[in-house]
Amino acid sequence: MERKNVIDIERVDAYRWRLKRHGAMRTDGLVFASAGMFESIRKEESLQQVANVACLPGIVGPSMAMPDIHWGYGFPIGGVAAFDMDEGIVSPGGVGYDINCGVRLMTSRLSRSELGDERIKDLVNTLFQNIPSGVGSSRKDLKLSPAELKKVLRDGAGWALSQGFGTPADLERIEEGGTIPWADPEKVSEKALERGRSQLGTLGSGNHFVEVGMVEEIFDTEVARVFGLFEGQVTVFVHTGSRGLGHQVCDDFIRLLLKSTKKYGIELPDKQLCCAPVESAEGRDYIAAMGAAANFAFANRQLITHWVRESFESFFGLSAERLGLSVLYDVCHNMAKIETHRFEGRERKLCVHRKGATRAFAAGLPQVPEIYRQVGQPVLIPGDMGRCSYVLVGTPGAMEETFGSTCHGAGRVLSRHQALKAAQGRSIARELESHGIYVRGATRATLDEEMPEAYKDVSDVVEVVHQAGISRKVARLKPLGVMKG
DNA sequence: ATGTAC
Repeated sequence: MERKNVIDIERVDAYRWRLKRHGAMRTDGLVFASAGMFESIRKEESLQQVANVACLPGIVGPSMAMPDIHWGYGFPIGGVAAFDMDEGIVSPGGVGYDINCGVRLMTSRLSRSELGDERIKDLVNTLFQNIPSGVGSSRKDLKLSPAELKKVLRDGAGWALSQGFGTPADLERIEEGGTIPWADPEKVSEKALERGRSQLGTLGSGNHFVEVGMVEEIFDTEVARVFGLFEGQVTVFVHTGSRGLGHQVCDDFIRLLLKSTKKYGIELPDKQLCCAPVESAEGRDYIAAMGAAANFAFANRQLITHWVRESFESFFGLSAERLGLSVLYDVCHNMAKIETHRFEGRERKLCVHRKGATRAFAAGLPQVPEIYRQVGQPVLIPGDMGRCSYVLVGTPGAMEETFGSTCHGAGRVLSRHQALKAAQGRSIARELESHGIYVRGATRATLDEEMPEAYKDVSDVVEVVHQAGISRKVARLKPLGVMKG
């Protein structure tokens, strides 16, 4: 007979739920959610995953989950966990298959009134022509030599710049400046390199997208001003990651770390949590390869930015200066990083895993670009294609409680399979068009799987992190036209 | 997320 662990849950306050340490757990679990959201979360497998992560060696602070939590490989998506450098581990399952999946937001000098309804369709179609999308998509015009690909893996968005794609101002507005310095392309397998070679500059599939939208409401005028946001402004979101290359890196290291888990005598409640000590040879190799895959993703978003700009310029017949498509910021959603945090009164160097979670550093920190340092790091939270998205800002609350982390999106409520079923006999594209949103997907199935009702309402998710003080609302954006991979 | 299992 299979028996599930009974998790002892305590409501801390309106937005926090503690999973009390028991059994093999080395620390508590902490879930950020409203009472309404927690009703469904408490029945999910993902809650057990929060408890499982708490069993890993060297965990510092609680095993955390953001309100967009849902089931993932080993670690929950929406999970945040920090580990001690000496006693702790690094785990590919704590990062996810799409290494440095992330989003970038561009702002423009265009206002909504300059973009008629009919033109949005044509604009999305133009983007579709210029940016390859879908599973296995590739760019015939950008097949890199093995040596050039290694430069991409070493320099990230910096490589894209060296090739004429973008400006120095872009780099400044990317997490880590668009280049993970500890990346080592030599730790990436031949198979991963081969998969990535023709995929740079492609969108991919699933929840990846390019979205033309507008700023609908400003909540914080001072921060919005620093971020360059104004009501009615046309914006562009780019959501993509490291494609087949990152997927292969994850696959390779799960295979390897399954062995090192045994080698280092680590006991796991779930094999999918396979890991290695942070400072072991295997752990270091994974971190170096993950960094290389992250750089591929940074370069990918930078190239797509370039083609978005080109598409806008040709479509509107306006100059780059007039369009003013500038990068507001670019965040990682799936990463593990070595960071120094103040914890229980002392500075500690930690390996912070964010899987479907966003770094949300507060004002004053050196990692926040100088242009934003007085207010804090921009936090970009895309919602589903039918509702809205948010720009938030990092807070001291996040530094104190979540190792400078917050949510990353809406979070699924329906599995892909369930969504396909729910979409039967309907046209998701037509339903969205009746709400004034033009969507075009690589396949019909993509739109069905990504239907708005497959996701939680991102406004509910954002409200939780705002009220809990681990980031603060700056603006809400509304989608106008979406290109789905 | 993903040459959606080699």
